[in-house]
Amino acid sequence: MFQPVENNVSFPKQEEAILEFWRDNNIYDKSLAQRENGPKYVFYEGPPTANGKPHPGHCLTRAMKDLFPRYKTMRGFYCERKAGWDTHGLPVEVEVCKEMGIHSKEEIEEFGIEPFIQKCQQSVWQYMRQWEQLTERLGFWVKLDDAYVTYHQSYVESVWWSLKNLYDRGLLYQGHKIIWWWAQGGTALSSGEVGQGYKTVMDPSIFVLFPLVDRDNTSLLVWTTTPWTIPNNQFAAVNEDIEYATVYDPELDHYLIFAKDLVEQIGQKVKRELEIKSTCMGSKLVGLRYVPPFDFYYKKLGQKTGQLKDGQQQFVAWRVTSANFVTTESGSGAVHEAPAFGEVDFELLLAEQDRFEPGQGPELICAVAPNGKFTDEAPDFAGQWVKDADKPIVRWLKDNGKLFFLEQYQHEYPFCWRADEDPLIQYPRRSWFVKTTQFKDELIANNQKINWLPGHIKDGRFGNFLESNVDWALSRERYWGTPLPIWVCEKTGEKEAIGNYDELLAKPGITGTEVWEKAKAANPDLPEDLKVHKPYIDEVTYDSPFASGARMRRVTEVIDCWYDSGAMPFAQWGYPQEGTSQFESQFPADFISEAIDQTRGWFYSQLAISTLLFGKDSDTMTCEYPHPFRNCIVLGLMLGEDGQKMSKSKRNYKEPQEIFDKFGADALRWYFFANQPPWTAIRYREQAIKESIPEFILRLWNVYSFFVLYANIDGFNPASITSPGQLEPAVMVSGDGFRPASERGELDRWVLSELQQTLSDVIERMDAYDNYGACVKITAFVDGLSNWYVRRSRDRFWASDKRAQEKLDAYWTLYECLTTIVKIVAPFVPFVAEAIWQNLVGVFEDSALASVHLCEYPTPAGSKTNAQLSRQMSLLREIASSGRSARMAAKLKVRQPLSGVTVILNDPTEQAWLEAHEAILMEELNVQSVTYTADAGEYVTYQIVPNFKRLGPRVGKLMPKVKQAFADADGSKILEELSTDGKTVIEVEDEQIELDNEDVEVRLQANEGWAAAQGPNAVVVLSTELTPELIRLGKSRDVVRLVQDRRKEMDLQFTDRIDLWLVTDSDELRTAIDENREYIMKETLSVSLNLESPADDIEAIEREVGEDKLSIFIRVAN
RNA sequence: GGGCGUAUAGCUCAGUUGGUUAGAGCGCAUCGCUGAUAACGAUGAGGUCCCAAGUUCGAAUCUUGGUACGCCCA
Repeated sequence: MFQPVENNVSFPKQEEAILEFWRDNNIYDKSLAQRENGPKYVFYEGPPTANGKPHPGHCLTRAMKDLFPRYKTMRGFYCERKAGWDTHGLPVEVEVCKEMGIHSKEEIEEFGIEPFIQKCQQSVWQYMRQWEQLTERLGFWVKLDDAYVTYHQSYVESVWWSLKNLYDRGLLYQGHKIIWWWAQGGTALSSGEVGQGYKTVMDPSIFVLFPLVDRDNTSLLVWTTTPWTIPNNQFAAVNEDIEYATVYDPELDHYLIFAKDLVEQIGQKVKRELEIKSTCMGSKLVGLRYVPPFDFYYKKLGQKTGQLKDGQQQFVAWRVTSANFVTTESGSGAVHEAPAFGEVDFELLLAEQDRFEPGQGPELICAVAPNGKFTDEAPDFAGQWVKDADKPIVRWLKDNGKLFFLEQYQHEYPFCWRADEDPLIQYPRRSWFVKTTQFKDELIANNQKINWLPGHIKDGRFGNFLESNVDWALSRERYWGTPLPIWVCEKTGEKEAIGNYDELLAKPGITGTEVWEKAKAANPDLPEDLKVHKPYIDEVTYDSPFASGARMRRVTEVIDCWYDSGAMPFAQWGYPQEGTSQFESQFPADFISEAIDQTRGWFYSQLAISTLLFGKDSDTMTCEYPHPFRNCIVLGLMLGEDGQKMSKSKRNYKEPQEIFDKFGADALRWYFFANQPPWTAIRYREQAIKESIPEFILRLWNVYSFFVLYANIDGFNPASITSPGQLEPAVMVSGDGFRPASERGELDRWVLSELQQTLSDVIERMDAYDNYGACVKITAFVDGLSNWYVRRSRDRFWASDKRAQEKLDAYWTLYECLTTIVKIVAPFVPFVAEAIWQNLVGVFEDSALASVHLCEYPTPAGSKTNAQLSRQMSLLREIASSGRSARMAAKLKVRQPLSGVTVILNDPTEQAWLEAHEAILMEELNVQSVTYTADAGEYVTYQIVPNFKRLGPRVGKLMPKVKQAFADADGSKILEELSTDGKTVIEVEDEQIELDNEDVEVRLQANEGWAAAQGPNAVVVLSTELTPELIRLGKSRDVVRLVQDRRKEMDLQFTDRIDLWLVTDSDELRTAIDENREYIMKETLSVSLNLESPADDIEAIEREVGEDKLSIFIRVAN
């Protein structure tokens, strides 16, 4: 006996119970343990940050991260899944600041770094419980209690080890970086923060004269929108490929050089004719020297030269250079360059420096202090806030005849997101870099070996990003992060990197560790891990090996938290201090998956660190490509209900918990997996999630509950199977009443064939990481199982002989289908699969596997697939469908029997098979006969159409004419020839084209005047003539339906036998009933049928059959 | 401004290497079933495949240009 299936199953409730079962029985651990000797399948968890609530987007990534490991585990692989948490970084600091109502670094330092760090460490876990709950509730199997945490000492030390490695190999260096700087607050802003603060403002746009040194009375006309940067001018940039003009300005009596395309436009601005004297390409201007408007630096360095790498001497600055970012869309086609205050300008400086011998090129000049005010290096403006200096600088230019033209222009400019009156400026800061550019080719080569899904990521977004690789700006002037493990000699400035805490403690003359010890003593709850963080680690100093008496002090910076997460492949194990064997066996990963925003985040940081550390030149281990991951599914962005970005304030999405409570995790998972390829943007719509229940989960469930219902009635019990284990088809042989599929009926063989085909399709799709394709196959199978197999098999389940072999066949077939399909869907919808499995194997007690997730994925048995049968059945279903269509068109309801249908097949190959199965069609279409005819000119017109795919390449340009010739030809005649000779010839433009059967496709067109319908392969014609007998038979079916209705109203058991009275005044109806008494009694389980009113007092109900009234009396028979 | 992606039915989305009748689900309409019933089934209506040009015998599919939207970066 199976557990009866409740009528109203609550999937969410059922899921909760299953979670409990998994927990109590350690199913996840067992699923791992039994695969321990299997081949490894390595999965990396990209660590989320638990300092914010999880949202629906995280459900998608977590569902995806669960699917493939579960699948691979069932396929026999050993797949450990270690959870992880990303804990460092600015977002955490910002969260804590918000809580405390502070904002600037000054305020943090006032509050104290020590308590601040402690708050950060606590804040990280604020939402951890919610994250863990979501993870578990979604059915994401991952080892939460063994998670790696980026602030843990062992993790930090792993990161240090890698940084020391890079430093010792000369791959970690200090340089400048231009960042968006909030001068008033003294801090850099992250790009996200900058993006929040854009406002539309008016700024001056000025055209300035840069007099050329070697050309008399001639100036380059240079454009800028930030006058305050002009005192820091170092270059002027033109585009080599733009044409420039030398024009004469009569008013100034002076020659100007700027882009030729802009001559008219600029002439209009100054309202005078500028006459072009000569033109040249920008490349001819490169190298010309000019005199900058201000001489703060020029007076010292204007004549300084340096040695180029090619041996020549060149002036270090105030030259025309070329830059391809210069355009003629605005300005003059010549741009003022102040490398200190613009990222592209700075890159231009780096490019210039690179042309010179080391130390010979231009230095960065910067006359602005971090507070945003001019320094004494620009004495005219010293102490002025740069933005306030715009006006006096423009006035000075004007007074000194350097200003050609001034206008205001409107543009977007970033302001501080917290102090929205404060404009940000681009500003150079000292920063630490990882020399990734040195490994650009290796990065690209490594990327080529990674299997990206979708494929365009490889050479698209990710590949492009690698092509334009710049050195990784690693350091952050912040507090809560992995401290950069570099100590500097206070006297000489010599540096060294430290690889772990013990190495530090072993240094001579070590002091400062007591600061941590005191803090710990005062507050024993402090996690030990904090001792490797600021401020404690900063207190630790030691004797300098570079100068006697000097001390080594740590640099103040922490590192980019992306480096933390990118170091995860080794740092999760604490490698190399510990976990060597784990690391080596779990590197590289077979599979990772995150959303597309990780392209420049975790995908890159992992690839970069891994390539630098484990690439060809490394002195640690080396590893064949691809690493650190082989397959990566890049998920699309998740959108809210309205198709917009999800936003808390707009409330355009439902909390995941609400979805779990209403519809369950399976519904959400199936929606993610089955509705679209995972890399498209996914709309998170409650309605769509809800729909996955009737579309798939409930449909599967209904088949299962149908099975249980009847199996219990008939006492079907598979318990006779010896050693059921995981119930592979092979063990079912021992079951009571089991006979091999080959001996069963066609329908059984058909559904088992479809099952095997589905299985091998799903395996093929899943091995290609195509979950969507797999789900399409699964859905189609479950639909066929429910709407064809079960429906067509009902008779057998209802048959009264419980031991009839055909009935047992049906049970064994459906049992095999169900036990197999739940294994197939287990990785997708683990809960409902488990629920079904447990009941289906419940009869075995302990001799079957307790959980479907401990089973192996079924192995496809090719011998059971039968392509021919599959084709035949599909043709049969098509004919049934066309027949119904014809009935609809003729307005003849299915309950009304008809005398027959005539079927005309395009291709008669399967006719014999179909004839053997006419009973099915008779029942489906409620007709008394099915006839096939080949000679059906009466009903249909034969159309022949060329097989374009085949003929196209052969006849080429003649194709349209061939098509026409086909249309003009007599279809039936050509078919005749083809069927007798196997070939025919048509003539097109004097060419004889020989055709064989393959070159021609036949289409049947139903003729007008018949109740007919056509499908791709057949036409079905109804005989619509109704005899009185047929009409009466139709009425008897109406009667059956009314009786069944009444039975249900009376809440009868569906095995209850009844006595039935049917009373009517209509002779016609009475005759109909009397004629079909046996049929009515059989269908309604009546032991007696009377046409007179009962003697006993039995409640009657009045119904109508057509026009006639009918009274129905029912009594349960004993 | 640059890179990448997307655009197909009222809605959400599929559409394999170019092949002439472009599919599914939901919704809608009509009908059916009423012993699988928070159901279910059938049938149908609904499409200038974003626009334009090109390549081709043939384009939703390839190329170019444009438009709109999204993401990333400036």
